[in-house]
Amino acid sequence: MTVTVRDVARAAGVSQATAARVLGEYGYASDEARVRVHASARELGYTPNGVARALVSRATQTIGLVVGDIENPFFAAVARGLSDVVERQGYTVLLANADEDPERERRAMLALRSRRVDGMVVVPAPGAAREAFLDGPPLVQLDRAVRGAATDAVMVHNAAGAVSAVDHLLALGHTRIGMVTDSPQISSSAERIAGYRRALRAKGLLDESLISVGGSSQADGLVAARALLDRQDRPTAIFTANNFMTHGALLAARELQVRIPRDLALVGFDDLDWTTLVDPPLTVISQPVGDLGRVAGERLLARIGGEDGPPRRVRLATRLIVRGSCGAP
Amino acid sequence: MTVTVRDVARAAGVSQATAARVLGEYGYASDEARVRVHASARELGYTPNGVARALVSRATQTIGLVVGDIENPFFAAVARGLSDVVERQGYTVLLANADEDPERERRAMLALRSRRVDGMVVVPAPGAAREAFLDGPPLVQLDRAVRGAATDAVMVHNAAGAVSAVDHLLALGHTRIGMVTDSPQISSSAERIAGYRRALRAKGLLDESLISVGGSSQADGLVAARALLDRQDRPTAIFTANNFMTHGALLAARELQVRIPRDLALVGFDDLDWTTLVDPPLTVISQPVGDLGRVAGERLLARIGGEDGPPRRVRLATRLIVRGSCGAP
DNA sequence: CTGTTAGCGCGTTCAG
DNA sequence: CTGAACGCGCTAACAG
Repeated sequence: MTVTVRDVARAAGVSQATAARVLGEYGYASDEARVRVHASARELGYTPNGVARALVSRATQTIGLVVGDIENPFFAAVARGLSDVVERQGYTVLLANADEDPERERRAMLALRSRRVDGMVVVPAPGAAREAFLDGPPLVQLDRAVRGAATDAVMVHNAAGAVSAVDHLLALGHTRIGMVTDSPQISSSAERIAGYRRALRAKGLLDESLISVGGSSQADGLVAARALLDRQDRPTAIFTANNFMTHGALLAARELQVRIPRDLALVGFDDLDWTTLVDPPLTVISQPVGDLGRVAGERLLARIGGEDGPPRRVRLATRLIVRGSCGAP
Repeated sequence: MTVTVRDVARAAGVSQATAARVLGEYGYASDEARVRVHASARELGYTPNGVARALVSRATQTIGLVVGDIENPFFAAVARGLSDVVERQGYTVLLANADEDPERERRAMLALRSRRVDGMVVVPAPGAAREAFLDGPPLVQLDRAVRGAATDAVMVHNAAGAVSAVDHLLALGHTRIGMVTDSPQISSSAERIAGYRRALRAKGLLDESLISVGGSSQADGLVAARALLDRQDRPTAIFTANNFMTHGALLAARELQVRIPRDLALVGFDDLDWTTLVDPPLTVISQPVGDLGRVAGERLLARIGGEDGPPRRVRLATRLIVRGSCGAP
């Protein structure tokens, strides 16, 4: 049913090798042979068999992407950025969701590896074992990096971003600033927590009981935020470590009838479509999410292209966007 | 560098065929051979080569997904649903963004086809040619269907959904109801427009000038909504055909200082995370987005499994969720 | 139950 | 510039 190089070769009256040369665009071929091969290829409806090609060339022109959950807008934007960069070079991306679970992640990476992806970018799940990152095709970690996994990695300046969030709140006169975060097993979250601590300690205002740790979902964010807001001495401001926590905090505030910004100032990490749609619009630490994916793609392509040398870590800058959730801008 | 079946066979002291049989889990093998092969496989760190396997078995265990833009939450949810269903059967999904452009879509489908995906689900771009859907591996269209492309398709009851939206507005006493939609070249949009027309015509209230057509982005939604709201005789209610249009309408209303629900009632097609976060929360026609992906995956797997018969079209139900954007609920 | 022998479709020497 | 011949890693008969 599928038409092969041999088929078009026969139809064009040349050898299989010659046909392969013109179809694969390598090696010599007379102009005459060239046109005849192309003609019969079109006529027969030839589609190159990437599988066979991959088997011999040892390159699938495919790169794997392992994220927590593609429904998370953060991961979706990463996927888009990555996809844009690699598709331009003829690559396609194989997607896998790991649900922030190390075991599922391990299996996903195995599946991709056995499909012989030319490289992969993964957003490590909390608690991922570094062994998983040791061998295999070129790999770049994104957003987070597991200790001891010496691969390329692209992340944002998490600590600095957190510091700028807290400093903003400090400048506004807040002295009781809480934080809602997911697991510090996630390196980016750990760094954001570290930044939060550093900024507060510098003013002698650090209170560990104001850090509320939850899981990696919206519902977890709600629970963690509620724990912080549902107490007598609740903070007058909170910093949420990612979009789920921000969403959860908004829900908790509504539930407890805590008004933003009057009763509570809020700055969230990561910007989203709807942050300008809510009232008040949210002040956030915005991160270049698409760029994370794009840069990861570029690093990966460089490695696939043979770039050598020690693991490279690249950090992208975040930016404080002041809107209304900490008072009139 | 990579270890092959032959390598483990040698190490285990059996023939390549025997090793292949136990590793591939097919055919006979004595328990003794079995354990020895597994032992040396683990020892050498054998990873099956899916490419070679695919070449001979003519199955890549891979399915392609072509969407407009994975950053659109609608497509992301579809991807997730699809991925969940097919991964359970050992498949992985190859992702491609077509940006609602028929030409990019065509190229994406070609790329997937040449990678020999076992099947693909595609959300056809507006203006896609039916020829693109004729041959190739099993294909299911999702959300929309191109005329004359006789493939399986899974969609929602678009017209009925639109009717229930308009009826809701009608019941509230509105007589000038506008619509903001993207291109009617998209079959789901066309159906939603048809539903809108039908409901209004039944009451003798149809006014074609109240239909504002835009493109497939948020910015387009803003422009189209603005056109409708920025006129003397603006409608007292609008129905937005998808999440981008809804977002755009909200922006336009704010820009023109049109207050919801006081000055304008709004019901949008498709529910989103943030619709309960805005004030007022949005009344919407919710569609089972994850199910669209899941059902598409099931249909595809059935076809891949050899299911025969004429193209099947399945329609999923939508649901009106009344919140606050048409007045107190 | 096991080993031998063929390919799957294509890229790649190496003589002509 | 072209064709013959081999092999990528694996599955699939088919004898033993």
